Parts: sequence; structure tokens; C-alpha cells
Amino acid sequence: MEYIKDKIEKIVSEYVKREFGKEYPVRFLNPPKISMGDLTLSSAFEIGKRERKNPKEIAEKLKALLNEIDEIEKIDIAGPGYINLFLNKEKYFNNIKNVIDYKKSGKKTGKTIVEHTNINPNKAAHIGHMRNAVLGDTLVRMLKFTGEEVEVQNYIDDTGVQVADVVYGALYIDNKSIDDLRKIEKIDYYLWDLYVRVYENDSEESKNRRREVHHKIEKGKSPEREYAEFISLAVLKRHLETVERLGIYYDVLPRESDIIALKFWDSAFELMKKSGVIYFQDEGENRGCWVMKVFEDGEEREKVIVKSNGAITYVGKDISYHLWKFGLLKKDFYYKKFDKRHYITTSKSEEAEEGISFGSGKRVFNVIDQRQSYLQNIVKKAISKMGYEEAAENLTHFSYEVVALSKKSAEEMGFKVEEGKSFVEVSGRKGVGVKADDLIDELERRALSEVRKRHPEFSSEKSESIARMISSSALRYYMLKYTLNSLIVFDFDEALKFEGETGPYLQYSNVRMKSLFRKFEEETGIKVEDEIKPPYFFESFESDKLESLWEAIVIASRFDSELDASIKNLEPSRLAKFAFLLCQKLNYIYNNFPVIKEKDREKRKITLFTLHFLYKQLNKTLDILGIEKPEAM
RNA sequence: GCGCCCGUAGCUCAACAGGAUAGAGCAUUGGAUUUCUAAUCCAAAUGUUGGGGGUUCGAGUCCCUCCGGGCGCGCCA
Repeated sequence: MEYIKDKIEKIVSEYVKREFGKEYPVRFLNPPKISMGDLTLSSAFEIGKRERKNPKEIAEKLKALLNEIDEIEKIDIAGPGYINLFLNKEKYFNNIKNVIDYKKSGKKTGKTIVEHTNINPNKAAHIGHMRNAVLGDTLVRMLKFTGEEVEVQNYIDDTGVQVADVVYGALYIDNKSIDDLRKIEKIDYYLWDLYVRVYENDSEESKNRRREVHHKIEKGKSPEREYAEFISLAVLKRHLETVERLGIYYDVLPRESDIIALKFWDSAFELMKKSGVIYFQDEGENRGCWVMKVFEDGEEREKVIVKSNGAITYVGKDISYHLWKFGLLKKDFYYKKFDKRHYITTSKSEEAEEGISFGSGKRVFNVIDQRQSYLQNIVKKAISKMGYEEAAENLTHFSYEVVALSKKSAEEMGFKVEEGKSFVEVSGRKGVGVKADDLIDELERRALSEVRKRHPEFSSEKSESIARMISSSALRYYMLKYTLNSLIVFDFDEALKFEGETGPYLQYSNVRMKSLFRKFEEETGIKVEDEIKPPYFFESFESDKLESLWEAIVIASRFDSELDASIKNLEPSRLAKFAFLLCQKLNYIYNNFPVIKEKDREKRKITLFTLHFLYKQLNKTLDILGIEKPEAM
């Protein structure tokens, strides 16, 4: 489809240039119904509006020009000026290889850094974190598919108050030694409860002691620091195990403690002072602080970057970290292996593995929920004001709404829901939330029971492996099907579904196709790839039947533009919906068009071809969505 | 107080940058397997797109206003 669109674009652009001496973007629409056309060109409206011409007249002119394109069979002008194009089916079918393999010449951006997940290493991951990880991972897959170089970072805030609070709990509430902690199997679960207990009986005294613990952790060498290091790494390991269940990995795990130890801030501070972005305030309420001016709605405000006690604020650390991401800081971390798949930062040069380096991206995406918009914006402004306008321009906050718990689900778990509220906010401090591992366990359990029911002959190993793929896809699709600014009100009934618009439905459709092709080859002795080679003859097909196959082909041909739009609008849900649509078409054809039993070889060939084309497009889409494809279900 | 986001079918959500008759899933009712996996498919029913006004060839989408909801605005991270 992109192949034909490019041809059309060229002709329209040339026309606009010749006639008006200008350049307008050429845009296409999908007709609401395939009977109206295979593709709609909306240029008549755009040109008409800008040149104050009647859209219909422009449409007529374009129609005459576009008639020359070989692949276009008919052009209709509809309504106020839609240019509806009908493709020549025969030519399209026979040329489908070009359609699939055609690649628009895109320009490479340079290295893109995507930061996502970023779970505080002080308790178990919950479903909200999974939304972040799945969105981030899918963004990575989308970019990689288009050939971009992508580096994936998962930032570990191992010196924050959250970690300090559980260190305090382990030390002073539970009196655990590090060895005791080491013996706990799921330390993230233990800390989930401990974290709640820390806040349950909070007092002025405990508050002070927590602050003291936090201080000691930031300062360096102390027992508290050792606890913090042990806990954050142990929990990190658990988090990585959790996201691995969804097929999610990272290139590097930058640690805040290393940012502090390597004094990233000092370099950033120098740069900020030099560019005049921050200055010392010697009066008013921010007396003794280094502050940055922020303009908000015409008003000038001060944002504290260095506190009066010399400590750096969160924004300050974030600014220095982002300067590093763009390679603008004259400093770098050292890196060592954390496990088989991940590198982690270290501040000790003697631990460093040689020849390994990260950061210095051309473009950065931060996958962080919508509540952080204000701070993300300040970081962006700071970088821009320091004179790095290009970097600021290439810094994108990939923002999304959070996950809350439905009233029903919350009550099932024994949480109180405020009167009149239909959902409850997830809160680590209160322990309100669904642990990711618990949810995945439950999904796996249900999937396994379904697989066993359907395939009692499978070995338990095989069944379990399939169940794992199903549970992973169920969760991934659940997190992806909502648009970014839709608040997900998590509901067990909805999330545990395997029917309808779900990940398992997509997998099932894929499995059906695979097994159909396999059976076809077994029974006929002909390879599918050989069978579907051109030429095609449509005469034998009833026209309405052919039309529904054609519709499926047109829809499947939109893969490239759908991926493109998903990336441009930063909206992975769009691609998820597209996968679902493909599967609906696949299943419809599957149910209504016989293949192996079809006596008419031409009909069989065209049906098989259509299914195969959809299957190929679906496979690419599933890969990008991170949905695995089981052999059987 | 200021700023951002949201309000669409009984429920959960779509609607591509302002485009054509606002669509899916779930739930409900009825149907499909001598035929390629029924985690499937088909059919029926469901709407004053929160209310009102404006902009234009055209508004769920943009502007104003009102109502209802969410979030953010720290010398917390």
C-alpha cells in the first residue's frame, strides 16, 4: 500500500507545486466502508481550504492526473470532495511481494534512549508498574522494527526515601540482619508488607530515625548503606524476574547511588552556573538555595535546585542524569555485568568491564506516568535554557495515565473503598495494589487449566510453556489496549479474560492459521508458499465473497501506516487495535471460507493467499506488541 | 487559586491531524460444527457523544460557558 501511496503522493505534490508553487502534506484516509473505495485521498480539502478553491474542482483535476497510475482501476469523487481510489485487484495481488517488501526511505535518527520501568527497589512490583514496563517495551519494539538503534534503560533509585524506609523497618522494627534478609525467598513480598508496617505506627520519633537512615545512606559507608545496597539489589533482581515473565529486558541499569558517588551533579552544577540557568538566592523564602527561574502562565517562579543545606533536589539529579543521557556531561559511569542479560552501573573503576559504554543518545524517551509531567517539563526547560535546545527538543516525556483498582477488585482484596468512589488509587505505603507476580501467577494457573482441558495429551512441560505465553500476552494486551490518557481501572474479571479483545484471542487466531497451513501441506503435499504464487484468476469467485477477501487484504495492507501512526502519535494502543482487527478478519474468513475442502483450485488459492497475507502481517504486529506465538493452544 | 487530562451504548473502551451512516469487546437473546482448533463465527438489540452557545462545506474532536470527575503545582523522591 505504501508503494501506491508514494506514487500518488508524488503526483499530487507535483501538481500542487506546479499550480500553486507550494508544498502541502499529502494525507490519506481509510474509507469507512470498503465499498466506498480502498483508499481515500483527502488532498482536495486541504488544497481547497488553503487556496480558497472549491474542493470538488480540485478533486476533479487530481482525478484526471491519478488516472494514469497503473494500479488504480477507478476513482470516485464523493461528498464534498473525497477522492476515493479503487485499486486493480489483479495487479495488486500479482504484485503483492512489492507491497510487502516495499520500504519507505526513512532517515535514521541516531541512537534513541528509552527509559522505562524505574520501579523503586523497596517492594514488589504492582500492576501499575506493569503498565509502564509494557508500554516502554512496546515503544522500544516499535522503534527497533523501523530500524532505529535503541538503548533501553531502567533507572534504579536506590538511595531514595522509599529504600531508607524499608531499611529502617528491617533494622528497627523487625531487627533483621542482612543474613536474615538473604534467607527470605521473595524479599520483594516481605518488604511490601514491611513498608506498610513502617507507616502504620508512624510517630515523630520514627520519622526522625527514618530521616537519619536516609541521610546515612546518601552519605556513604555505614551499616545502613550496606542494607540499602543489599535490599535494592535483591529487589531489583526480583523485579527483573517479574518483567522477564513478560519478555522485557534492558540494556543498562543506571543507579542513583552511582550518580551521587561519581559526582555527576558537580559537573552539571558547573554547566548550569556557567549558562546562568541557576543562581544563588540570598533573600526571601528560598534564601540560601540555588534556584532556577521558571515561567508559568506569565508568572515567574523559583524552583529550588540545591537546598540551603547543600543537598540536591530530585530535579537537580534528574537534570544531571539527562545531561549524561545526551552525552552533554563530561562524565560517565563504569559498567559491570549484573546478570546474563543486563549491565549495571558502578562507581568503582576496578569493577568496570572494558569497552562497554552507554548513554550519549540523540533522542530520549522517558516512559513515566502523567503525574510527573510538571517535573519532566522543568528538566526539559532547564536543558533548553542551558543552550542545549536540540537535546531539549529531542527529549520526550512518554506520558500515560495510572492504573487504579476497581471498587469490586479492591473490596475483594480486603481494601476499604471510600464512600461514593468507583475506584481506589494504588498506594505502596498503604499496601493497596495488586502485585504483578500474583496476577501473572493467577493468569498462568487459569491458562494452564485451559490448555490441559483442550490438550490432555501434552506433556506438563509443554502445557506450562504454553500457559506462560498465554498469561504474558493476556497481561500485555490488557495494558496496551487502552489509550495512554485513559485511566485503567483494574478489574480482575476483565484482566483474567481470554476471550474477545484479549491477547489470547490474538494468539489463538495465529495458532489456527499455523495449523491450517500445516494441515494443508500435509494433505496436499504442496507448500503453501508455492501454492499461492501468482497468477490469480478471480472469475470463479462470487463477487461478494471476493469482496470480503479483498477487504481483509486492504486492511492488512495498512500495517506500515498503522505502525507509522502509532509511533508518530506515540500511541501503542493503535497497533494493538490493529492486531485485533486483523484477527477478526482472519477468523471470519476461517469460519466462512473452506480451504482444504475447497474443490475449486482457484478459489482455494485466493483464499489461502489472503489468509497467508494476513497471517504474515499479524506476525509482524504480534512481534512488535511482544506477544509470543505458541505452536498450539 | 492556577495549570493539564477526562465525561461516548447497561459495563469497559475505540473513533487516525476537523471528515462520510459514531464503532468494538463484555453482558443479554437467538443461531452455526456429517467440513481446516467453538479461546471461534453469524444475527438481534442498545446512543440527544454530560448541558448550553459559537466557529464552517462539515464538530465526539476546535473555542466559550456551566455541571461532574481525575491529576499536578514542595528546600519529598
